[in-house]
Amino acid sequence: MSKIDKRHEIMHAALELLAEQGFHGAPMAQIASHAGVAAGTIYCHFESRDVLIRELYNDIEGRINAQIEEGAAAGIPIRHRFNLVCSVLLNYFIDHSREFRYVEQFHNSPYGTEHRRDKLLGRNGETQPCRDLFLLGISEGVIKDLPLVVLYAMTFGPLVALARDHILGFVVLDKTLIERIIDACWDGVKR
Amino acid sequence: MSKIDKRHEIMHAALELLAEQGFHGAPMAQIASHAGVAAGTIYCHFESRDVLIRELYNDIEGRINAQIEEGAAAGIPIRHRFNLVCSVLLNYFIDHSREFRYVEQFHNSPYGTEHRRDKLLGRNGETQPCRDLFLLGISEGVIKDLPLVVLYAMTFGPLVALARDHILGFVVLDKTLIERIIDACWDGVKR
DNA sequence: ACAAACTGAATGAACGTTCATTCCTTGGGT
DNA sequence: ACCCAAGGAATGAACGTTCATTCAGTTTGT
Repeated sequence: MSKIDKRHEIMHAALELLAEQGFHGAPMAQIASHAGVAAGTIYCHFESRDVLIRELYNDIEGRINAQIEEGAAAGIPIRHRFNLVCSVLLNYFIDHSREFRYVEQFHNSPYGTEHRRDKLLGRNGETQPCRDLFLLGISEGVIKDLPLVVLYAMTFGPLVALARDHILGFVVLDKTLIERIIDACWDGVKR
Repeated sequence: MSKIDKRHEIMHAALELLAEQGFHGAPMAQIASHAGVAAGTIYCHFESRDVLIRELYNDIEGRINAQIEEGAAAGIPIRHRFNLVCSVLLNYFIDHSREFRYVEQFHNSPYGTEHRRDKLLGRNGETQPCRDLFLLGISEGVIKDLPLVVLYAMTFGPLVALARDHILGFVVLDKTLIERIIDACWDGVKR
């Protein structure tokens, strides 16, 4: 097995165990054994546990952003871009509950607070589809002139809560219900 | 100092440190020293760390439920009741940030996996002011005919997210902003 | 004087990380 | 074809640290 394969095995095992058992319930030794690898091997690929956890998060975030940008044709109306972002996000979490649980835990930990601070302040030059979307909507007078954090909360608060409810079996989100939910979110942010 | 006082000191210190530093960032020794007590003393009052954490949670949950029911009046128009419930909830979270953070962390940990969801709103047999509010609104055609879980998510998703953001310092929720946020939430659920 | 409450050093388990050693691949020399 | 040295990758036992918990001894209240 090549080096890159081992790295992949380690990340796969780490995602599974950290999502399932919590960030403090999955020792490195367990991650290693699930990856079919010795404890020390993880340190050939990741400097530390923290680095592994952060890289795993960036990996997931990258995949989500990729999906969002995949369907993001330039120049389509704001309302449609909003729809796209929301449905990609919700569907991604529904289809990838392990990633969802991982991301939720990440955000609810010191890692996430630090990460979020950077994101909100628009540090690193990455593309931030949602940020751009909301800023454009405000300047065009289509979206309520509220702080960005509030618009994020109005949109992702419900979506994240519902993804969790769906995963826990409290509601079944089918295609039409998802559409109605996104419409309702739009009602919340639109002017 | 009496035995009951020491117990209270321990719970106070535990709430503060566990909320501030996370469930895994506050050793028993630190809780003890903040309570002005020796490490062993905690075990005169609580069988184990887990028991302390769980009792603390039950304590807070009781206080939150009391506070919410206090603000829930009947007979006034739906729009006003919605406003009342939302602002009581949001203000409670803002005014009791330690309790809020503790409860959030509890729910986001193995402890809370069983408890998991909207216990805050009195899910089972308990009084359910929000449930009644939404059901009435739907039957009167004032609120969107969506599943209750979705309406909960549309309302409390943003509020909880913003309470966290406020506490973390990402946004400052003053009186007028809170009003605008609740209006936006209403836009999300109203027909 | 007795019991209950309290103390805090000692205990041992759990865990992330390290590093001396072994394994494996590669390619140059014969 | 075969051998062998080189060095990167992988190993896993051992280390050092952190912590919850214990308990023999001390203080406090009655």
